[in-house]
Amino acid sequence: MSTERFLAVALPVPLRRLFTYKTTNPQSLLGCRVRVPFGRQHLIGVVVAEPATCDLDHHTLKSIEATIDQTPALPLGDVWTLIHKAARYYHHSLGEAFATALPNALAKGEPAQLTPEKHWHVTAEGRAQQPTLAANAVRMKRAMTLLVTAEHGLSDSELKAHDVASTTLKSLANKGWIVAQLRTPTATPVALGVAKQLNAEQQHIVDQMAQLSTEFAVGLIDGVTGSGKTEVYLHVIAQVVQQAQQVLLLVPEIGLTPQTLRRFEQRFPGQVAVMHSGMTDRQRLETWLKARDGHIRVLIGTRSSIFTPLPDLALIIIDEEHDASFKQQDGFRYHARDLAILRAQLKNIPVLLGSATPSLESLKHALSGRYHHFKLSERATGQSLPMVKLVDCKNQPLSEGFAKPLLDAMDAALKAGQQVLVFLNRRGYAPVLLCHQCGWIADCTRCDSYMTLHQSNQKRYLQCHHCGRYQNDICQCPKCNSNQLLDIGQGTERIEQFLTARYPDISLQRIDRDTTRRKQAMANYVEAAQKGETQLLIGTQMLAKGHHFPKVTLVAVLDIDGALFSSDFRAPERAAQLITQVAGRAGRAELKGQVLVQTHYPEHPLLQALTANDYPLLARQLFQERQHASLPPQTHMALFRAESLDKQAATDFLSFVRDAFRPLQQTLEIWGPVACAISRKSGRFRFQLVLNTSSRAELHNALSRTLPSIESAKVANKVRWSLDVDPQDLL
DNA sequence: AGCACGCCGACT
DNA sequence: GTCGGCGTGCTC
Repeated sequence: MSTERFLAVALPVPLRRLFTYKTTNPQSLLGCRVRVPFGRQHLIGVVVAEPATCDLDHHTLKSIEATIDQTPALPLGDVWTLIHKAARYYHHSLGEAFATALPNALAKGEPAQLTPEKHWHVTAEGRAQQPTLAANAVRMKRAMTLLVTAEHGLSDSELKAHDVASTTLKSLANKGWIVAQLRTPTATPVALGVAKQLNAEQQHIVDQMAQLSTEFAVGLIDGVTGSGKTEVYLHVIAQVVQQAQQVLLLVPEIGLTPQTLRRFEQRFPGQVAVMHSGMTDRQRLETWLKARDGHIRVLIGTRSSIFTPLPDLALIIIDEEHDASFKQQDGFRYHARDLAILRAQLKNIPVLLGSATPSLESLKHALSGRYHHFKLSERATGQSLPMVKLVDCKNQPLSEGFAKPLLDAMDAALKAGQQVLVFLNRRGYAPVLLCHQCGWIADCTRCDSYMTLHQSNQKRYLQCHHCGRYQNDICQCPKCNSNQLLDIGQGTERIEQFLTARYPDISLQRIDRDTTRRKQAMANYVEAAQKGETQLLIGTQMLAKGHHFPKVTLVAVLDIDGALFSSDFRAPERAAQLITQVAGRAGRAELKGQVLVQTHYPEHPLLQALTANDYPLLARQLFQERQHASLPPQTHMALFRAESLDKQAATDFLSFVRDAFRPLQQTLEIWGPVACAISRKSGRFRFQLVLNTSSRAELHNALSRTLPSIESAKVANKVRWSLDVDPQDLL
């Protein structure tokens, strides 16, 4: 008779507790996935503890239905600990943390083993018969050449990478010229491509990182745009790859251009893998397993890749570390950069952060000496940074949002055959449609916002940019039946129309979410621009990230004033980062660039600082302001959000939360509840409550002590609520 | 988060 | 007479 044991299982439910099940399996199941009955459903969870006793009634405990793993799918190493610590830090359900951290396929219960792959070899017959292939059998000829030259044969995926179709392989196999055997993928041998020469500043970083290679340390590369950060990464990674160890490189969501990826693949042939949102569950799982089993050395991925197990991990790099996409904005709200630092600590390895516009959070530690502060002050091409100039449009006549000096500069640049980039962070045609007769405004019935007018390619329609609600264009005011409707303000579509009319002979492309819906669209536009086929680019912030436009000499920033007076205290920081980043797009090759920023407030200190072209100085100013105002990174925040169809329910819940924290008011500032900037979205009223404190420990104590009562409160069931530790967006 | 139970309104 | 609306409560 086998003895019963207890298992503490983390389940993918938003409940901040574990569930205990019975099993008669004598083996340790710690770290293994199990299928369990849960209420009326069946869930897959992870065994996180094997308690010796259980204070619940043993007879009411249910038994597990099945064990999915014989050994832990996720090794009980640094990532295992990371997930536990992260769930605790963000005060989130451990089971949901696991569900977010693991590849979808594993969360669903797929086996955690690499599937053997077909590995093809040329037979003796194939070798002999190869020359007899007809001249027009191009595909077969190419496949045979590849296979004959490959010493150890080639796998399905390798052949696919060379564009050999599986049908071609099948016909060759039918002839008996090639045979396949099943083989589990293995590690590729260490190989390094040719390296570029570094300048002194770059070399210094590489040398320093070499010295830090066996201990926990954080380095921040504070390097102007175009200063060759990527080349530094390649050298630092090479040091690790040479030792046959692994590197994790985190990049922003749309940050990895095909050119950059090619550079990595050429430098580390066969040792690089990428993880991004465009992959299928299957592809993701395969890559994850190859990383876990040590078959790849360089993993490049977005936010969630921070949870990929890498047994020989020796370095983590976060590119564009200030980028907002590193913070997950729903569910398990972790910050990949912060978790990278935690993971490096657990593994006792260095982390390298890089950005032209570091976050104030990272800068704080660099200035205090906790991080190694590296600077790259020269552009790799030796070329000077573009000048940032302000165009005062106060009291100036504007043509579709453009002041005359701005248009003059554009005329000149375009006439000289140079490229121009116009930046406006507002898509659509016009943000407001109103009735000239009675003042009625087209607003969204479900949100607290206006409908945006769109009118690209003959279609005119209204759309809410918050909930996506679509409405056919109207030509009469629904209130007074007047047909005098005015479209107020400019969006990218309107700018496009205006500039097309103004420069009929100039090739022009608008780049925003609406023109890049199709796959590859962005890549095509970028390529056309880089070839010089497009002379004038109009776009939203998606244009600001990562892409190089060497022939752009003029960047026009149309509307920055909104960011100067936003209610989110981080808006100025983001605006400064954005302008610095767009500015970096200009004049990267032989031509010097300039950036013109149009504003009604040219005397604003932030804009003045931007013209000095000194982001570090600007960041220090912003940092001091935050210190005086007792805001992050000086302080630490947690944010409760509540959403409900019933306004009262949302405020009631947050009032309950406020009261729960009241006894701790000595150490904790409590702000709210207040309505969010968009106070109603998709029909739901939205409110928030902020906790702000100088002591991170106090904040976590307060949350740990208070959350159980909040979670079990009756008012909590009536609303959709969430907790965001270290929130990025306050409204 | 699911998923069921439960009690009130407009339909074949 | 039922189908179905979403309020309430529970999940080892």
